[in-house]
Amino acid sequence: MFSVSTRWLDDAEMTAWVRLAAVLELLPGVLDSQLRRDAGLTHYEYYVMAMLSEAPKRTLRMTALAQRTNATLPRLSHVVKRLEDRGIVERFPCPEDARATNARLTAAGWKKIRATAPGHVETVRQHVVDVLTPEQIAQLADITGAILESVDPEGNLSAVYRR
Amino acid sequence: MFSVSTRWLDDAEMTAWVRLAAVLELLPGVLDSQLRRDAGLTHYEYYVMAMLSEAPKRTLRMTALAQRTNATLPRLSHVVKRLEDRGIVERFPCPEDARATNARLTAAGWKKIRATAPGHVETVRQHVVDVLTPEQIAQLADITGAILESVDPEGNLSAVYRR
DNA sequence: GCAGAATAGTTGTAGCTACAACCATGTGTG
DNA sequence: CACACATGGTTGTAGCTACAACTATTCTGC
Repeated sequence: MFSVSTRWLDDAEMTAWVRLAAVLELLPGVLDSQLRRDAGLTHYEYYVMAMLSEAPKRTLRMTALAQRTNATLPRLSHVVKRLEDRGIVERFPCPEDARATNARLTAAGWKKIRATAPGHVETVRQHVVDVLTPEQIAQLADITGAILESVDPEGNLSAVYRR
Repeated sequence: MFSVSTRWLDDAEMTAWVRLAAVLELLPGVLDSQLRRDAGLTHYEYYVMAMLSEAPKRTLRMTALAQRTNATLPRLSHVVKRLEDRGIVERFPCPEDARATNARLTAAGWKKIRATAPGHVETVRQHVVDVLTPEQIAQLADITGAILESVDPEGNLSAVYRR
């Protein structure tokens, strides 16, 4: 905090950081627009659906879902309520723990994400995967892995990205 | 859109993408918290100040500032109004074009960003730069450069990241 | 077996962003 | 030189997220 001298970034570091910051700023918007336009979904809503679709019985407890999607519980609660109103997910009390609520992808929700996924993957290809060489794909996995270790030390999202 | 078969991601591609998505999700929050806690600033507000501080006379037209910070004009207008209320920037009509408005960093704003920058750089070091090797820094610059070419084809942000 | 703490969720509210509507100035064309 | 159109910016509003407050179960120690 009160360090005498700041270790400023050198040219190479600055270039990498500024570009990463630009990606951080632009890429989410691109993904969001595509999903909103083609499916009427937020990127976050899509992620909620994706996490549910991969879970056993397409069901997860709210807490687990919040962790996997890196959201606070209030945020998830609001989002799930809206998805419920649209018939995409349904909520029911957890049999094992009366405090808990389960969220389950409905048949309509499952159908919707199956219809939406190809376009989303195509967008990811177009802007990320297909503009990189196989070596760069591997490098990117290592680099983001290192960043995640420092940004997510408790491994809250590790269930998602550790493969 | 109606492609017969989707080109799904293979394992290596999926790993890289999922991790990048996690970084996209987590890193902005980390940067935002540090700035909010230590300086009472949004990451976006910080970026507005940073762009102004690097401009000649610490002054930019609203449109130029919006482009450099990748914001819509309405968003910038609201943010600048709040920064103006806090004495961090000031607005005045552009002499050359009566339609335009200039935003200038005040002395207090300049002082504030100089005080804030070291902590911000330290955070960037801690979570990005210092967890990577010099080779990885170079790789990251290339990778993000390639992504930006596809995500920002008109080069709206290129004034910022092209170095 | 019961008081206190921890856990799981929901609801209310304030603040920020996107979108649309709007006003004012500048530019081009006949 | 007048009209249409483009450009630069502000304001209003709806929707989403963060934070705080609250309720309802479950666990823990004595």
